[in-house]
Amino acid sequence: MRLGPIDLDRTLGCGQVFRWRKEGNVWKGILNGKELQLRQKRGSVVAEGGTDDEALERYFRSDDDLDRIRAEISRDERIASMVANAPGLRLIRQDPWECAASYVLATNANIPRIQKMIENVCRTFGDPLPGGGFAFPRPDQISGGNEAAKACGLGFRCDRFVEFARLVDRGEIGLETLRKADYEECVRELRSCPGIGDKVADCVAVFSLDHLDAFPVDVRIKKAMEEMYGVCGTYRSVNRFGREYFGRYAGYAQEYIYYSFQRIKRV
DNA sequence: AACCAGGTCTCGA
DNA sequence: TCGAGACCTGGT
Repeated sequence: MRLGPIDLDRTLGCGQVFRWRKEGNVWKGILNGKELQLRQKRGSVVAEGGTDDEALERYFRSDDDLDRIRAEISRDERIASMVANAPGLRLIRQDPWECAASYVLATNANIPRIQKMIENVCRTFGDPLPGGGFAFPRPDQISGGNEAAKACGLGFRCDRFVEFARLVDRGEIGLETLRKADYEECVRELRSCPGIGDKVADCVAVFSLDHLDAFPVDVRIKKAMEEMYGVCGTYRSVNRFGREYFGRYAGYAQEYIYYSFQRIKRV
């Protein structure tokens, strides 16, 4: 199995996925409904658990030529230094449904709270797993659970979350088919779903549907883009600049910027 | 104790 | 198409 180059701490801890936890030097998570433990082994990863190598390679996008991508998005010294300072940071290929549902919950909340909401949802609706964890629930497990969802602390996201699950359950949106669509069509379709606007659509596109040219703009990226390039304004204007400036791997650029700004305190 | 968080929705101009 | 407000809740 070839998973390198990869840095587990950066890749799993940068905020693109919400369910992985680090205990000691072991990352614990769930992949394809199976509990899994990952350890950093130099530039690569050692896995324990019932998941096949093929699934791991797919999940960690081992088909991406990271060196090439890092070189290609290093359009100026500023982004180049961010790339240089975060070796092994990779995008992850998430499950589209889990990704979309998670980011519907991620609106206007901080990461610790997002993680809590998602765990509540998994405990409430998901299948219990042998190791004591819970799988991320399928749409049909959520679609009838309005009352149960209200006990998950989702706030105003609750109705959107359940409505979105129903939409997917009824087959009115085919997430997987959007993988083959172009970026514009992909985000247009996603945006027609309850709880999914510009930002979430871009996240789902880049984190789960292989649209690496998507460029999600959240408040942190918005600040970063203004500081780095003097770009501000509407979502569409910042998004368009990022896509044009960084090109086909704009999504990777976005993640390196997001990661680089995570610990910076504004003075 | 305020302020803010990987935004979306609605409405009016 | 754009800007302004409202919006649950809990971290920091």
